[in-house]
Amino acid sequence: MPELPEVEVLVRHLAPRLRGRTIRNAQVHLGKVVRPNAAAELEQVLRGRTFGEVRRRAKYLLFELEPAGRKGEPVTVVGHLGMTGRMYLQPGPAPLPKHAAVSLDLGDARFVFEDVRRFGRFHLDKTVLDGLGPEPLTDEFTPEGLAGALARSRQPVKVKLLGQSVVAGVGNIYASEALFRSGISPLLPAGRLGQGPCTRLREAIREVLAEAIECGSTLPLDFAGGAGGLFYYGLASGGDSVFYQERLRVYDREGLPCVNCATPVRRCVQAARSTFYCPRCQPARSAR
DNA sequence: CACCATGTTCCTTG
DNA sequence: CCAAGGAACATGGT
Repeated sequence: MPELPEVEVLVRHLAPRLRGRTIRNAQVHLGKVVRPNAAAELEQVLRGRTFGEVRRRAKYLLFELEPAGRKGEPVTVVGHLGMTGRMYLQPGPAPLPKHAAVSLDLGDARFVFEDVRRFGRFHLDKTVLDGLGPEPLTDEFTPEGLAGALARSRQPVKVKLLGQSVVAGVGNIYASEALFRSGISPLLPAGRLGQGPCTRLREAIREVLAEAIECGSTLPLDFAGGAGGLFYYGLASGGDSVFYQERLRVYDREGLPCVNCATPVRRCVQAARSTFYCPRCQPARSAR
């Protein structure tokens, strides 16, 4: 369920529910997700700790945990949902889901991280945050900075955006959406974007992400339920799909008319990921 | 069986 | 050292 907006909405949901609660017991069910740290070690470090702030950086969730006793330092658990991860609180007696990766006993409730595809993470290694670019919704993300980061790259601009070093948190869906809104071809070499297009692209990235967060925040969420597909095409149900269709203008619309000019939307593959774009609204020669 | 899927990391090559 | 390309990871849906 990732991409920055989904993670942001999840963090806002979890932060007030976790703050101040103590971990009575921690269990790692899928050792792979804790990576550099042994499962037993993580379980031991977490036991007895109390949740402090829960924050987001790019698509990562950061859980600050106060030490159990008076001695010891706070630690930060770095979580990532990968492609299919979910995190939520469930009533204590509820059964663990089939693909539970980590569960934390909080007394009258349980924090669960489940992940069918096991691409997600839950560990103490903060080095994964090292190469990340600026947060797109802060003032650190400037038009000039974006232009500078794209300059001298011959990689297609869409591939460059997915790299996380130019700007953090833009995933496959919103990369296509932002390029569409700014009228820039995803195939264009990044270094060929002038300051004008970079400024438009920055605005579009911020708009697309902010709208998605807004959308998610205004809907009742049920992270403990079965179908938490709030943000995803084909998974949205009932009233959700109305929001969804209005928000995504090109993603997964291959062959359907462009919402601006009715030209059929095209799909191509870049860096082994699907890209969607309108060949007319996003001309390959949009250098200026 | 084939192909597709919201993401990151590691390895190779230039 | 860096940029870029591709495979790998693992499972489920259509």
